[in-house]
Amino acid sequence: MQSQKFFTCMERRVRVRFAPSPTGALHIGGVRTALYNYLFARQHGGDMLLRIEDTDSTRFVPGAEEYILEALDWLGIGIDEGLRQKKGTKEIEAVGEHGPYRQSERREIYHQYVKQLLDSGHAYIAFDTPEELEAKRAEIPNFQYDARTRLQMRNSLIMSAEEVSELMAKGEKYVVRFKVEPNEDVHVHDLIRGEVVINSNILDDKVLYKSADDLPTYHLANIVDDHLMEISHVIRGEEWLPSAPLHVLLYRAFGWQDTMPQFAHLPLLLKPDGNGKLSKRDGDRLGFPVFPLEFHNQKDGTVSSGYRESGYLPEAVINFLALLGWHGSGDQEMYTMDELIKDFSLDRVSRSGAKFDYEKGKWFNHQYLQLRSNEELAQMFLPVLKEKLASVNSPLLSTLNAQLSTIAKVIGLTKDRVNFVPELWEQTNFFFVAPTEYDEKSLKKRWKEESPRHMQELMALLETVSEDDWHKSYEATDDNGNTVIRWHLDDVVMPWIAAHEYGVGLVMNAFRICLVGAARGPHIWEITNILGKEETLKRVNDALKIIG
RNA sequence: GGUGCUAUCGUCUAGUGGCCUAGGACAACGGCCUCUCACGCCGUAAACCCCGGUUCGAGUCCGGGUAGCACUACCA
Repeated sequence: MQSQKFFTCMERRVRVRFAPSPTGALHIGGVRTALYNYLFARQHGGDMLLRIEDTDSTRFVPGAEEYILEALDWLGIGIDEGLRQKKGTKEIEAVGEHGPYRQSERREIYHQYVKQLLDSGHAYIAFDTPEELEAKRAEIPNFQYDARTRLQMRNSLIMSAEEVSELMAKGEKYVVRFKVEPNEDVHVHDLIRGEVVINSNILDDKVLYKSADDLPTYHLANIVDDHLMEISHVIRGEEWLPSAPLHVLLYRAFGWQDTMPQFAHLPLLLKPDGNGKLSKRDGDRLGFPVFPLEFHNQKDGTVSSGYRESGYLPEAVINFLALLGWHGSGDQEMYTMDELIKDFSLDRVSRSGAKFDYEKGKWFNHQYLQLRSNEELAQMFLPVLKEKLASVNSPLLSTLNAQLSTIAKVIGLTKDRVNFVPELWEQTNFFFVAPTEYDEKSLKKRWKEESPRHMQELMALLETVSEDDWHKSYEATDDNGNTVIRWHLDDVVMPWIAAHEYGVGLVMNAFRICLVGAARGPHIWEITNILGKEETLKRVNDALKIIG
């Protein structure tokens, strides 16, 4: 067992976390990070935590937290500890012994650790205002607040204790900065990239805490929480790799190096065209969602499209995302969540960024759509259908719920040609609404001079078929010995065509145009079967009047 | 500018020194099936960033270039 082997070498329970900021909709790259964390946790029988990192009060967006939890729930990424949706509801619950799980609710906890760092001399208080820092940066190219410059700044390193407490008593805003010791090679062992070494000279004295809003910054809160929550592995995006040495230094300053989590930095999701990180704008520009669910941003009033609303199935999104930057142990491409959990391994995560290939996502959705039952798809299609029928004032609208089995049947005939549920409309509309226009291209190619006469004769012939026989079909064997469905109408129409030497293609395509309005769609007898005798004959009649 | 990471078909990737005449999937193209459009099936085209080195042998190891990306905030 892989998990056993893992435990014997680590001797530590696997606990991972997904820790998003509630600054807007959850980006699809974030979803992948959450997924990999989840897969890793499940594979090792460990815990998946969800923590909200809301230490930047200015960037908070209402509804973002609910959005994140709903998105994970929709995708089937389960949360064991921390914040999650109460089963079957949208209500948020906090579970676990390590709470609170919102950083804004952990202020007192951080106070204690800020003090520890101050007391041990690993941090100091700085009074430089944002304006002063800006001026400094303008004045000195590549200015960095570090060992070389900190003694020229306004901080507790150069002030007396009285001076510092006086300023603080006056209510002057300050920050606490981490005191990075210069010229030390910091080693970070990354599970995906191996050993990464960075010299501490390039690190600046990062702000750990700001008195203005009485909150820590990401770096401090992250390390404290991961430690307190007993996180064993930090699996996060590659954008964090440059600050990983700082985090290592923080663990050391706290004296927590023995229980420091292992790091794994995931490659980034890149734009499909050109270069750079995938962004919200790319989705708008190229016409595909970059968010799991549609999001109405209450802060700036924007609406972003989502995978769910675009007709994606969650299992398709999961499968697609899983394979963007990771590959299985073999050539398998279709993976259920359980199979992913079994086969997942950090060893097989790529090191280079992956361009977001939307076309492949469509293909995955097509595959999973075929796996869903017609009845299920009918339920999903119903809202789309209602909207479409309402727009043409169809009398069918009122009886739609009663027609569910027919809708399912229609979907069964057409689902193999769509990638998304809403596309079903273009493939099935003629079942619900009789054509009023006839596709020009089809007419030019398939509607010949003799077609009206053929249709007249065909109508007369079909008129003789009983209502019962109209819908009859049976199994037959074709020339190659395969079992095929043969319709009663075949036995009526084919001999007639043969006797008059009209040509099967000519007659059938003209017939199809009358029923569908174009040269497309499923097998013709499947169509007549669903339309019924009366509607079929009516459509031919109407067509003759219009295109005659 | 500095630091780090990365580098195989258009895209996602397999490849851990000889199984590589570089494999799979998406997309593209062609064919088959067929009353149509699709689906499906079969097939075609398509890549080791460059230069050195190590080695009997390099896509694979090493060095140097080059390119791309990320980071460089009192944002995460």
